[in-house]
Amino acid sequence: MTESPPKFRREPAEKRKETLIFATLSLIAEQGVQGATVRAIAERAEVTQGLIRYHFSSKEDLISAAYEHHMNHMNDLTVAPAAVPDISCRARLVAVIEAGLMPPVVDPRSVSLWAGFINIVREDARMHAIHQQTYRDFCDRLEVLIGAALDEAKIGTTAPQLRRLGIACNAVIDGLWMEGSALPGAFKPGELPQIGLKSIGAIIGMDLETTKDHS
Amino acid sequence: MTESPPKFRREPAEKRKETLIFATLSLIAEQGVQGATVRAIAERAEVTQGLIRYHFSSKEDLISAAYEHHMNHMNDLTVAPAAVPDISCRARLVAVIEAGLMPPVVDPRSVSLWAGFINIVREDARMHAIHQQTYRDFCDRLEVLIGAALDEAKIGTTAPQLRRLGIACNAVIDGLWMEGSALPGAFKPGELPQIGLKSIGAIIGMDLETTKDHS
DNA sequence: TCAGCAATTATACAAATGAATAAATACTCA
DNA sequence: TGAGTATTTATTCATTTGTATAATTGCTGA
Repeated sequence: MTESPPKFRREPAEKRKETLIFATLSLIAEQGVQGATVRAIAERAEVTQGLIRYHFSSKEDLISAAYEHHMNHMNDLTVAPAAVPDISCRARLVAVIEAGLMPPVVDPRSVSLWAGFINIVREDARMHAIHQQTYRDFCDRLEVLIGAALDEAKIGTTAPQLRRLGIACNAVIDGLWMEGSALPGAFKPGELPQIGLKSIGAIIGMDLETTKDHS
Repeated sequence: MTESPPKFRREPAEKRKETLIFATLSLIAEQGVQGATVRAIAERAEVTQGLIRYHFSSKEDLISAAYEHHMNHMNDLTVAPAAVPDISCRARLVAVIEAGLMPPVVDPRSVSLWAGFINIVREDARMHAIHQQTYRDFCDRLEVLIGAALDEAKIGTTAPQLRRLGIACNAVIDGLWMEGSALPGAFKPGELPQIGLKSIGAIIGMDLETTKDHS
């Protein structure tokens, strides 16, 4: 009696869900939402399509979960650099700007994912809430960082001024991120962070390029 | 004999094509590419779906034509403001920045259209070419405008510097455009152009806000 | 005015898609 | 070790979608 190999493996629900989410994200990144059909997702996750319905109540549910996962991931990537202890506020600001303008945040896949989700976001209330929240969070965090860095350098600002600075700096990061991700190869490595630091430095009136030694 | 009213109107090919293109663009703007099915397009254009195939060899052909139309339109909207005769280079630069940060360029529909097309652009060679060309054109034009404005103000720059300024200013415009379009209502009217002028002014080291009288 | 043609409608079709249900099978624990 | 169950596969179904073709019909020019 030759015992035949198992025809499939059982995985814990969380792991399977994650696999399906990764498959979804990679497909949207590569081919847009159009390419993310239940069959294509199942194939990439190396399962059969029925399994999707078992773990997610609908395709929309899976897409929504994938979106949330992606947003949290992006959030982590931009928050982490500022979480280093014992550095100046200026250094924190520099770290966040640099992180947002380098891989893996800058990546052709990122723009595709962003674009792919945008149109779904508007129609799904839950995704819309995630979207707005994530954006607000990043904007606020940037504003606080700028305020702290300016304060540290004894540069005074008013609240409305600070708000405008936050919006402008966020725009620089977003814009450069978009250019860099949509046109890979158009920029030399390190060029994007350099331009970002110089520009944002000019906007907030503070040199961000010189590496300073702190005692 | 009561003569029944005509069941449809015959239109010249160019007019019908334009109608179909407008229907396509409005659908993509509202619902994303997913919503732009041949049936939905036909319904919005108030024709039957067969007509689409008569005027365009395929749906892809229609989408491509719609994309080209849209890009040309956006191009016109941003070029026009600079085409005013007898004004300074600085004024031209200001005009382009302001136009790019106000309706109708800033518009919730714009982002949806942009996002909707991005994923198609990558797969279609013709659309990819249109995309890259349009982007390059805008970037170059901005660089030339900045160079001329700086030159006019007797501020010297090197070519690589100018390139970086062009990239940075383009990023500011793109980023603010995205924020303003994606979050309508988050900004007061005129706030976006104001922030844009102040920021770009700071980046290139030249005041763009003060209204100057030229003799 | 009416013949001929281009523009439009009407209908049909095959492929793909999301969803639903039934059947099979791997793992667990008593 | 074996019965029970959660997980996975297999199969089916109703819709939607792009495309194709045949059947009308509005318009123009002789």
